[in-house]
Amino acid sequence: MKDITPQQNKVLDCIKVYIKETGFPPTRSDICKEMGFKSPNSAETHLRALEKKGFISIASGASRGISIINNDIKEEASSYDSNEYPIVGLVAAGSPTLASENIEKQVNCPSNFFSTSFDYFLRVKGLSMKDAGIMEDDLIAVKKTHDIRNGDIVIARIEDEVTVKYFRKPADDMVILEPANDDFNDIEINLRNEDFFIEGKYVGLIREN
Amino acid sequence: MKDITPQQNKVLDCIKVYIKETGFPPTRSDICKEMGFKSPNSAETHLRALEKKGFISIASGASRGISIINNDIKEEASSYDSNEYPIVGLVAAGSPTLASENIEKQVNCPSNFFSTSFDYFLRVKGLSMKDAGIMEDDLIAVKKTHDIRNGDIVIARIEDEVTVKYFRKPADDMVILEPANDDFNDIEINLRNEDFFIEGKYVGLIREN
DNA sequence: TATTATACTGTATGTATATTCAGTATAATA
DNA sequence: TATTATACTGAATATACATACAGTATAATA
Repeated sequence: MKDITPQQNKVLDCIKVYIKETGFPPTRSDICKEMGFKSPNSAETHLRALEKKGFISIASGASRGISIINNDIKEEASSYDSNEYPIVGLVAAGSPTLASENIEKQVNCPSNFFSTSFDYFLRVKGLSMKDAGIMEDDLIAVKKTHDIRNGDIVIARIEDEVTVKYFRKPADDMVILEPANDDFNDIEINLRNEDFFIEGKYVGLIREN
Repeated sequence: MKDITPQQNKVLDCIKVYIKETGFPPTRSDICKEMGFKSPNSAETHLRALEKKGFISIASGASRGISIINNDIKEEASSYDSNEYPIVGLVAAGSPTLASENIEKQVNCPSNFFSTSFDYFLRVKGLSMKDAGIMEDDLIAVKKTHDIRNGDIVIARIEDEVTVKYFRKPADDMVILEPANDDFNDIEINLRNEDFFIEGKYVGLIREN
């Protein structure tokens, strides 16, 4: 990335501000108004310079076809890299986990919040994982994956019930789900008889008090 | 906000996806391509319906003048409202909590992440609050305050040691700090003899696995 | 010294785009 | 039953917009 000139930086800023305020990029004419230019070509040449230097991209032929290219590592990694993640509440039996009727609300969270990426939050019911520090109403960050190892905490579905437990697979056709609470018993699943599905893996936890 | 129809929802989604992918909103014609419409007026009427129902705003006369209106309270308050919060690690005896030598790193977190605002994260050492679901190496969100009630979990400093415990004040000159783990004993503090200071209150927790 | 990049004004133009008008059809509401 | 909302096709048009071309001027390179 080449160096930006002060004037080009002003134009770039003015584009960013315009997008933030209106929700869509400016036209050449809009930039002229903001910057005090009297010719649309003043904006045009600045845009071409910014494109050449890699700060923006310009969609050919399209009106308002300017988009900001974000190369700033710091910025990319944090400030503007927040995403909405759904909180999945009580999962209705038989319905897909992320069906809209199960989504309690969406929360804003940096996508790199946990070292492992994740797909959604699950609100914990019950105390079967108490000794692992997972309490009722905690939010578990779940990564949708089938790459599970012995000892991982998994979010699994047995028949129509969703549960959070330690995972262990002592044989090819058998899975044991172990709670972290002496008041609960291990769940043994015979993969040949029972409908068993791994929704994902526990990668993090959030609790609000 | 009135109810959105399934078809209008599809159009709204398609606009959001377009913006996410290109950086600028679609034209009527673009929406037609995405949705399979054959007349630009199909897009137009959907846009007007979405505008009427408060999901988007349309800038008159401007090309691509669509902007998404975000009525989701959580999102509005947070999207760009992320802040850096320090993680306080091992607190050196006698030094101020937030002194730079104690700061492990800074993490990016929306400032309204927990319902209560907070000032920093503290990395938990030991298992004295295990039964409250607070485990070793968890990050506790701490709000600097002296407004503490019986039963709150506090971050307190006794002489030169920082500890996290349940707070109870049975008399004016006495404070009892209770662990949430049978292996630990209550700590009784005589406020007349001992150097006791409340750093803040526990308002939330984050764990990474 | 010639060349290139920056930083503009001013005019012109094809087309990209919003937007209106005229229809057709179905389902929901009053 | 009349009315309104939804969900489209199809055509027409004024204008919003990108973009090229012709200049002027200054400062920085090669």
